[in-house]
Amino acid sequence: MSKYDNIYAIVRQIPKGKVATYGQIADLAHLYGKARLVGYALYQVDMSLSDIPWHRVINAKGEISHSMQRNGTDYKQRSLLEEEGIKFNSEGKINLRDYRWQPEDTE
DNA sequence: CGATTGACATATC
DNA sequence: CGATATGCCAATC
Repeated sequence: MSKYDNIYAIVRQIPKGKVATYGQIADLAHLYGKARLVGYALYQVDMSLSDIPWHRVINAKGEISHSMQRNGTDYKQRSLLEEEGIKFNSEGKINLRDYRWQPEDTE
């Protein structure tokens, strides 16, 4: 079992049509303040597995993080999210206010 | 093994 | 709001 296993588990638990931020995942994975690890973990998962809805994980700005390494795969993420029913505003950002995943549904 | 970088976040200016 | 700075940790060079 790897340290990232909990991260994978959490990401997998994100319901369809919802999104979570790296900070949120990090928090749930007991890695508060280490959001970078979440992104790093997902980065590898994407390369290795395909069972993780990595596309439902975005940054705190409600935007999709770009990366030269992905070299264009970022648009694919947006397409997947749109298929989930998530809408983007004019700036290509997501309304975290409505789409933000609430694990405990307590808010 | 030291240095650099990277899907981030939060605070400050 | 954007640019800059710092923390945090792992992988890659």
